[in-house]
Amino acid sequence: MGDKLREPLRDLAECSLPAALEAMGERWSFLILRAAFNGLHHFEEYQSELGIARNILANRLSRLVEHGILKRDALPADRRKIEYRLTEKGEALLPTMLALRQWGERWETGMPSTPVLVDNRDGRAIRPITVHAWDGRPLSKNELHWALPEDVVQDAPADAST
Amino acid sequence: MGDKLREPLRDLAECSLPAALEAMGERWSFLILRAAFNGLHHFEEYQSELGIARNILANRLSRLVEHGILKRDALPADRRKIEYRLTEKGEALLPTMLALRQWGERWETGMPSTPVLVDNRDGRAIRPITVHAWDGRPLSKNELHWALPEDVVQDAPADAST
DNA sequence: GGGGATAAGTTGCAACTGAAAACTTATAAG
DNA sequence: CTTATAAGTTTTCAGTTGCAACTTATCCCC
Repeated sequence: MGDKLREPLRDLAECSLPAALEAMGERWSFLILRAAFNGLHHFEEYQSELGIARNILANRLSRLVEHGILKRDALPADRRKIEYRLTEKGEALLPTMLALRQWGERWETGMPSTPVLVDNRDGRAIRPITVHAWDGRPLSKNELHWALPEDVVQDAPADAST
Repeated sequence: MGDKLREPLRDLAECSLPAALEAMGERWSFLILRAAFNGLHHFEEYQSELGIARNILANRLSRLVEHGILKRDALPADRRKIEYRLTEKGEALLPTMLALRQWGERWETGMPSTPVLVDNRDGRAIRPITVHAWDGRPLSKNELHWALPEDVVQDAPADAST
């Protein structure tokens, strides 16, 4: 385990993971997100579906709104109702949520969860989320290593023959 | 209480996401995992790198061990030292961790984090984690929908004549 | 082999966060 | 005008987090 691997560690603080967790790291955040992906839009819907305490739900929803993951709109048709919808930023969490859920299916529950996300075109379930190379090849763990940004080959039509 | 079946929503409880969050949903879990992916193996390394309180770290490590995400081994060479290493189950969280980190880069920090995960073969950074169809096509949000398991077309050599 | 350093924890206690249930406020529906 | 609904707040209490100091076992050196 050369120092090659250890060098990057001093830079761990510059990782975006803490920033992501700042927004999504709380207990109910991902469950609320999943519910939003599944078409829930209102306070009472989340509350009864998730069984979350009302004060916590109110707090989490406003937090997600603050972080721009949900947007909050009062409905003109019924001014009691508030609609919470995913923003583009929130929808961008789909791969993360799916990866986590698929991991749970494979390693925790052992069974597929419902509902299933499927391709409109052929009606088949999506693939497991995996890591892909620049050129689209799927990559397994032993085809990968960590590198400092300055050592990363930049995107360009490859002409180096090494 | 629920009465009419409301499409997939009634089945939200059968989702594996809560199970996954049971194992990984706590505040420091993903940061410890990231550190493990980056080559940290010992209590004091995690402690000084992450700045986490010692009692919390001890608690999280044993929790991750209980869940089979890390394994705990005493080193014969120096019997003071305990080595924490990712199990196969733990390594399977790589796509999730990357997806979350990439989301943070794109939507929170706006900058790439270090270290970068690169392909051994060409030295280039990996692609953003995305959703892929059964046949490998990348899928965007509007090419997808949720379905109940019984409505999902099963894997089989496609003879789809459209 | 005694003294100090190192590794991996534990313990005690204050501050903070989470949760259940009841209460509030605004709007709508009959 | 009364009652129901929606989206919160408030109150209260339990549980969690975090710092600092303490413990135990092991290693390293002279």
